Amino acid sequence: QLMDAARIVFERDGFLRARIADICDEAGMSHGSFYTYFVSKEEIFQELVDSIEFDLLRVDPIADDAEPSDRNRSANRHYLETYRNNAAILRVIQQVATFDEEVRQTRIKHQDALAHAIERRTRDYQEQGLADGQINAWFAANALGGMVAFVSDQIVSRDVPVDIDFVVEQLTRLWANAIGLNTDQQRSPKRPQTKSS
Amino acid sequence: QLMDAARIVFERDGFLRARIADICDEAGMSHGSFYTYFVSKEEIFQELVDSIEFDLLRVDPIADDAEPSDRNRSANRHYLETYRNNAAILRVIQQVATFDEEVRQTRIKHQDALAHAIERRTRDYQEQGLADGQINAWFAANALGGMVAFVSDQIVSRDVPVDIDFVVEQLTRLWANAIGLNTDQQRSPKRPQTKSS
Amino acid sequence: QLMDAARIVFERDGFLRARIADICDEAGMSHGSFYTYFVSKEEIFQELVDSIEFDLLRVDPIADDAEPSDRNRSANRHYLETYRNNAAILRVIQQVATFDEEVRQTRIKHQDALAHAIERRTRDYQEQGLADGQINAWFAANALGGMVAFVSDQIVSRDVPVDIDFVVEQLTRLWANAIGLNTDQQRSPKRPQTKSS
Amino acid sequence: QLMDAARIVFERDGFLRARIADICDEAGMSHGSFYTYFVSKEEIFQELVDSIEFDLLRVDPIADDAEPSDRNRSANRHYLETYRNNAAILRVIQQVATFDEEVRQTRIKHQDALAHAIERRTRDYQEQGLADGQINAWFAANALGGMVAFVSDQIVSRDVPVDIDFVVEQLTRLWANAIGLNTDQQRSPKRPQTKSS
DNA sequence: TATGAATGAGACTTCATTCAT
DNA sequence: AATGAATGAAGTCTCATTCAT
Repeated sequence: QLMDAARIVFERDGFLRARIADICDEAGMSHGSFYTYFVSKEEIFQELVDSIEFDLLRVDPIADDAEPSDRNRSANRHYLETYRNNAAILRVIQQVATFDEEVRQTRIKHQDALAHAIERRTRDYQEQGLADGQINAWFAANALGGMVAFVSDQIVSRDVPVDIDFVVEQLTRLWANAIGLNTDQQRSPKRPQTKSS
Repeated sequence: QLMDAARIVFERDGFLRARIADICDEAGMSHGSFYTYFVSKEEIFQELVDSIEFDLLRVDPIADDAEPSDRNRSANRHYLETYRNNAAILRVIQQVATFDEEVRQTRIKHQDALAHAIERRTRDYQEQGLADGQINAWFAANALGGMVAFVSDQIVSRDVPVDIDFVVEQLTRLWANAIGLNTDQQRSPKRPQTKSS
Repeated sequence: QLMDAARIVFERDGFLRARIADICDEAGMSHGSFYTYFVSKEEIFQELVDSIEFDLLRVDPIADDAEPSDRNRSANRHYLETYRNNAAILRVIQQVATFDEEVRQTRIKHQDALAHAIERRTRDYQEQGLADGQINAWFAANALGGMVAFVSDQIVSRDVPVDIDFVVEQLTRLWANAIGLNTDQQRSPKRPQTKSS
Repeated sequence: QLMDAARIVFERDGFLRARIADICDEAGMSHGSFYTYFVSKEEIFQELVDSIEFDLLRVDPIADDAEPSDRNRSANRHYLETYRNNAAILRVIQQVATFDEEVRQTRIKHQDALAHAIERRTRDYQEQGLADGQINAWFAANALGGMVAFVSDQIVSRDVPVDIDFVVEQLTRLWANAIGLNTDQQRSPKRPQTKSS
C-alpha cells in the first residue's frame, strides 16, 4: 500500500527530501503507478495526515469522576506518550505546515479541537468552584495545551533522555497551579517558606 | 546589501520558495556575485539568523527591583511584541529548522538561553520564598516559556485580531499561578487554604 | 462501439490530445479492451479514416446531361456542404496527415481520385469543344479542385458566417472562366472579343 | 543560436517529434540553457515563425506597369519558388497550426495579407476594364491564392518531379481566365471550336 | 474476451552553482 | 570583485501499452 510506504519514507526523509520514486520503491510499485492514486506528493501527504488517527485528541482516557488533578495527569501522560509514539510523522506535519496552507489548516483544526475539549472541562471546574474563576477558560486551555505540546515536542526532538514520570508530574503541577485547582498539593508542606515568611 | 535583500525575500516567499536569483535581483546584483559572499542559500540564511538581534532573549527591560508579577508581565509583553514584530522571519526560521540541522541547533540554543534566564529568576524567587519551591525551576522556565512562545506564534499566524492587553494579563496570571507567585490572586476565594495559613 | 467513440473523441480533442483512455470511457469499455481490437491509436484512426464514407468523392449527384456549369455548380455545392458536415474529422485527418505517412497517403489517394474524376469530365468538355483545349485537364482538375478545397476549409475553420449561395456562385464562375466554359458570362461586356468572334 | 538550431530540428523532425534536448544539442548548448531564452517549445516555434521573412507575402517583384498576365505569371513563379525554398518549415507551420491556436492565427493573418494585396490589384484591373467586373475581387483573390498555395504544397510534398515552367504557365492561364483578364490568349486560335459551334 | 491495475520509457522543467570574461 | 550566460543534476509527470486474473 502506497500510504504505508509514504509514511515510512516521509518519517525517514521528511517531506522535502522524500521523492515519489522512493515511496514507490518502498511500496514495491513502479513510479508511474503513483499517479493512479495520487495527483502529487502534496496530495498523498494530505491524505496521510487525514488518515492518521489523532489520539492526541482523545483528552480523557480515564473516568469522569476522577479527581481533576488525576484526570489532568492522565491526560498529560497520554498526550506525551502519544506524541512520542507519533513523533516522526508529527514532525513532518509540522514541516509541511510551514509551506502548505492546507496542512496548516488541518493542524490548526486539530489543535483547536483539543483546546475546546480542555476548555469545556476547565469551565466545569470553574463552575464547581474547583478552579480560579478569573482565568479565561478558552485562553488557559489553549495556552496550557500549547505548553504541553511544546514540552512534548522538545522531549522527542532532543536527544537527552528524560524521566517521563517527572515531566508528567511537573506539567500537572504547573497546570493545576495555573488554573488554581484546589488540590492536595496546595495543602502540602511544599510552601512553608511562603507562609512563614 | 545582500543580507537585507535576503531577509525581504525569505520573509516574502519562505526559504523554500525563495530563489537566489530573486535575492540578487532584490539586492540589485548579478546572480553570480552572490557566491562572492556566500557559499549557498543555507549559508546566507544561517548568517541572517545569526545577525538578527534576538530581542526575544532580553528577558527584562525593566528594573530588577520591580514586583515579580510586574517583571513577568513586562517580559511577556516584550516577548509578544517582539515576536509580532519579527513574525515573518521567525516563521521562516521555524520552517528551516525542520530540515536544516544547523538552524535547528541555533534555534534550540536561543530557546535555551532564554529559558536559562527565566530559570535564574525563578530560582531567585524561590530562594526568596516568593515562589513554590516544589516547582523545578528549569522545567517551569522551559515549559512556561514554551507556553508564551506557543501563544505568540498562534497570535501572529492566525488572522483573528486579539487584545494584546488581555493576552498579557492572562499569560501573566497563568504564569504567576503556575509557579505559585504570591499575588493578589491568592486572596481570591478559590484558594482559602492559602489565606488561612 | 469503439469506432464511434473514437470519432467523437478525435473530433473533440484532435488526434494528439485524444487519449485512448478517453475513447474507452466514451465507449463504456475498460482501457485494456482497446487492444483486443486495435493495435494502437494510429491504427484505430486509420480505420476510422477508411470507414468514413467520403462523399467528397462523389463528384456528381446530378444528371449527366445537365449543362456543364450546372453540373459544376452542383458539384461545388455538394463539396462545400459535405466538407462542412464533416469538418471536425476532416480537420483531424489533416492534422494526422502532417506526421503520419499512412494517413497522408490515404488523403493523397482520395484527393487524386476526386481530381481524376474531374479531369475526365473536363476532358469530355474539351473534346466536345465546350472548354478551352489549351488547358491541361489534369492540372486544371487538380488546381481548381484544390481551390474549392481551400475555400471549403477556410469557411469551416473560420468563424465568420458566409453565404453559401454566394460562395457556390463565385466558385462556379471562377471555375467556368478558368477552363473557358461557354457560359452566359462570356457575353458580358468585359470580353467583347468573344462576342465579336 | 537556438533559433537556427530550432529551425534545423523542426524541419528535420517536425514539431511533435522535435525534442528540446535535440534543439539544444544542435545548438551545442546544455538543455537547461534553453529556458534562459524560451519558456517552451511552443514559444520558440512561435518566435521562429515570426522571424521568418515571409517572402510569400511579396506579391510583386516586378514593375507596376507590366502586363497583368506577366505580373501574375511573375507572382505565381515567385510564390512557387519561395514555397519550395521554405517547404520544410512551411510544412511544420501547417502541422502546428492544427493544434496551436496562436500559430493558426498567425498563419491566417499571413494568408489574409497576401489575399488583400491580390484583391487590390484585381480591383484595379476591374476598374480599368481589364477584368471581369462580376467577379468578387476579394473572393477571387482568396480562392485563386488558395489554388496557387494548394498546388505549391502538392508540388513540394509529393516526390514526383514537375516542370515548374509548365506549372507557372498553367496556373497563370487558369488565373487569367478565371478573372476574365483580356489577354492575348483569348484571341489565340485555341478556341475555334467554340466560335464555329 | 474483458478487465483495470501496473508498467516504465521518455520528455519536460527548475534552479543552485560554475566560470570565462 | 562583478557579471550573467551556461550548466546539468535531479525530480516530476504522462499515457500508451502490457498482463495476470
